[in-house]
Amino acid sequence: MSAATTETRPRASAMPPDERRAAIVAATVPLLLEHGSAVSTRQIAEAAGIAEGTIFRVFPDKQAVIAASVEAAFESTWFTKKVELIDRNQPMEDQLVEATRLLQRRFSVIWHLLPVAREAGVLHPNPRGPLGVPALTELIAPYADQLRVEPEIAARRLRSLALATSNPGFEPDGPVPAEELVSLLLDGLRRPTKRNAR
Amino acid sequence: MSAATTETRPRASAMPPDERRAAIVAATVPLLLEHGSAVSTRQIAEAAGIAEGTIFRVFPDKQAVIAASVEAAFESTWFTKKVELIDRNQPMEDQLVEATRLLQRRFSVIWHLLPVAREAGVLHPNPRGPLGVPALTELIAPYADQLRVEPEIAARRLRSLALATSNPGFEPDGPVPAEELVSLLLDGLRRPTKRNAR
Amino acid sequence: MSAATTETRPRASAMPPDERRAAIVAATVPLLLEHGSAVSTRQIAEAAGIAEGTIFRVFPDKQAVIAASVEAAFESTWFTKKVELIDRNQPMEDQLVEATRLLQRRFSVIWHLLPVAREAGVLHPNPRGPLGVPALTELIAPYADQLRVEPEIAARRLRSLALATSNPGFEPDGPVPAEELVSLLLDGLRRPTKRNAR
Amino acid sequence: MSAATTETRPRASAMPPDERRAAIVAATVPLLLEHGSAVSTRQIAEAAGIAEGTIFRVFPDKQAVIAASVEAAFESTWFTKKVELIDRNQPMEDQLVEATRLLQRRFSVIWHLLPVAREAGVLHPNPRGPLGVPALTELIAPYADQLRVEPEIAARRLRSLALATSNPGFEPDGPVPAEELVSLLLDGLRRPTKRNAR
DNA sequence: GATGAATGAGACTTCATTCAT
DNA sequence: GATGAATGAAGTCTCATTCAT
Repeated sequence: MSAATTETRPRASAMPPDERRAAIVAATVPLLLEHGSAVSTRQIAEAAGIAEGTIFRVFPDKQAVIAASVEAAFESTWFTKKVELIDRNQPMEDQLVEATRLLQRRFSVIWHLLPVAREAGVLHPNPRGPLGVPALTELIAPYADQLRVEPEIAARRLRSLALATSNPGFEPDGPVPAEELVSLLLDGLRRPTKRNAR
Repeated sequence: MSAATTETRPRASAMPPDERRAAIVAATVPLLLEHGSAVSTRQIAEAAGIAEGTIFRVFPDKQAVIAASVEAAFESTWFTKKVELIDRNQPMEDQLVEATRLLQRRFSVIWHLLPVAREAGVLHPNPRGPLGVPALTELIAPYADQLRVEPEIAARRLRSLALATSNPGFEPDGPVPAEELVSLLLDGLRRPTKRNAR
Repeated sequence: MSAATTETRPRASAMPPDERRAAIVAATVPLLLEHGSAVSTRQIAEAAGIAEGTIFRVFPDKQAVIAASVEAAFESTWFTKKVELIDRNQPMEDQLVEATRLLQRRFSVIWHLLPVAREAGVLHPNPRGPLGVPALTELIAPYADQLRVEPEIAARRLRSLALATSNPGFEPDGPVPAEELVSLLLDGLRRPTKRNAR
Repeated sequence: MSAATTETRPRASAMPPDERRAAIVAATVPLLLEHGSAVSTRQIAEAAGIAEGTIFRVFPDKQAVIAASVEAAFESTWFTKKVELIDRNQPMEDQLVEATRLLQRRFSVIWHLLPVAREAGVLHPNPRGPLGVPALTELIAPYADQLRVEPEIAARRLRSLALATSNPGFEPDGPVPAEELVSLLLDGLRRPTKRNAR
């Protein structure tokens, strides 16, 4: 905190620009979660173990660092891979529950970055079906005939439910159980009557 | 545009502190929507048509201005009143659709303020049922026997659905129609089969 | 501390300007001792139980308030009166000891105000013999033939000794006993030898 | 004169933090003498020929700058060295006169800084014998048997005399001659009588 | 005559960015 | 290529002073 400390950092080894960029992004993402877009470049430099000036050799300005970091955090590669690993031999419900849990984990990160993304002007690199909708759609597709909407719509609704219920500000009792969300998604909250008993 | 211009502002009429506070809050809310908690006090003063120093006569610091503004924006009075005006002679579905539209309108504002609220430490003084949940619960209560969960839970799920689908970042095609959300809430997305036909 | 408190002060009764000035000065002196010339007019107004604006009805600006307060604090009336009350039937040494104690009490106040006086430009309204020198001179005068310097010089030396040894910053063990100072003043620190035994 | 002028300053040469700190301190001391602790950081920066921001790279805040400057000004190295150079073959009186002159020179600076030190919380890290008392004690020690008090006490009394009589506010006729102070210190102001003639 | 809300200059401090080493 | 000292604009907040009530 004190500006008076002056320990000399061991000179960081030279790095190709792409690697350096990646290292900076990796250090920035957690800081964005903690401080929003108000991170200072000094904090970033410290977290990355480099000098402030080094940031500007590979990024034109701070906004570019944030944009790259947000984009990296939004990258759905991780989520896509995880969804692909879900055992397709289970009943649809169970597959969806697993997917929902993955969504919830993911959204606890994304939640903080959405406004940051907005400020940094990173709005939706791929506007259609971002953030894992394709992977979910593919998971749901085999059961399309059991649903009364397109699989992609179902995927988006599930994602929305997971998103909304992952916000700690709105669900202070902790995240809503995934099973409950899937049940709501598929069957709603209406009590089955004789006329529509299952 | 130049910071060197020094036109003297016409002296603002004196105001009791409470009114002044309210005026500042009124000017601040839209700025929060646009800039998040990064609004500068200069912007606030300009928007309120007063001198920067005047802000600090009625608020101890900027954080207090933001906190008051967020709290004002979260105030559910407006929403509560509107919900009470919903015609209770309609079928439950129609009442819920109207309520959902109100929620969606409301959330397009709240959406941007949630992270701001977090930074300002205004996290939900009454964690149970904030932001209109009581009004919704009361609307749903008469139909409790038609639902398989408590009315309050149903209210919270509806609110979550409305919240998630009100985020322009996630639904680039525009808001999801309220009818669709109510249908999802009550009956889910599963296609009715012979066994559970209605 | 918070600027948000808004209790209305009972309107202070009207006062002739001279009285008002005196009241403000009385409230200011202790604040000067605590904060130096960095007192704020708000502090002064609060201490005097009046509004800030009222200060400027009887003083042209803050510096004038400080100047008047310093001058009031330097006023040696109190000291002069006390010195006049010293019993002249005692031996000179004892009279000087009493006067020294008065000086020491006085200087613990003056010490803080000297630099304030400088900043406020109140340098020595009566440059010759300020701060009690006349009273001391008069006390010493009857014994002029016992001294090898003019009574006024002796008075000034005594005052200097009292001043220097009243500074808590320099004498952390507490003030030097008045007897010791008088002994130093009269006889010095040299050990009497046979040749100059008394 | 106008605050709107924005001439770019030639970039100051880079400096290791310790040197920069020293440079800032060197520029600050005279400003403290002139303005007390009310110096502004802008004045300091201008006097040091650097940007205001540069100050805060090496000091956490303004108070730290003042504390360091006061401490530097109180450093008795200079005085100690000068005292050591006094020719010990002279009579004690002459040695003391030389030392007194050094003290007087020194105190014309210290006098203004004492209250500043107080505000900055730099009150004498080593309360016993600060500010040259050790050097004076050593000077006096060889003549201990000629004095009726410990050498350290004599040293402190001499320092006090020099301090008090160095204050321009109290001695408007200029500093009291060092010879006079030494004479007072050793022999007092009492006229020698037959009984105690020398 | 007194009030206290309003002012706006200016204080201290932080920060993104530049650039000599 | 990396460093980190230096910059100066901009931010938050304080303050002496003015003035309508």
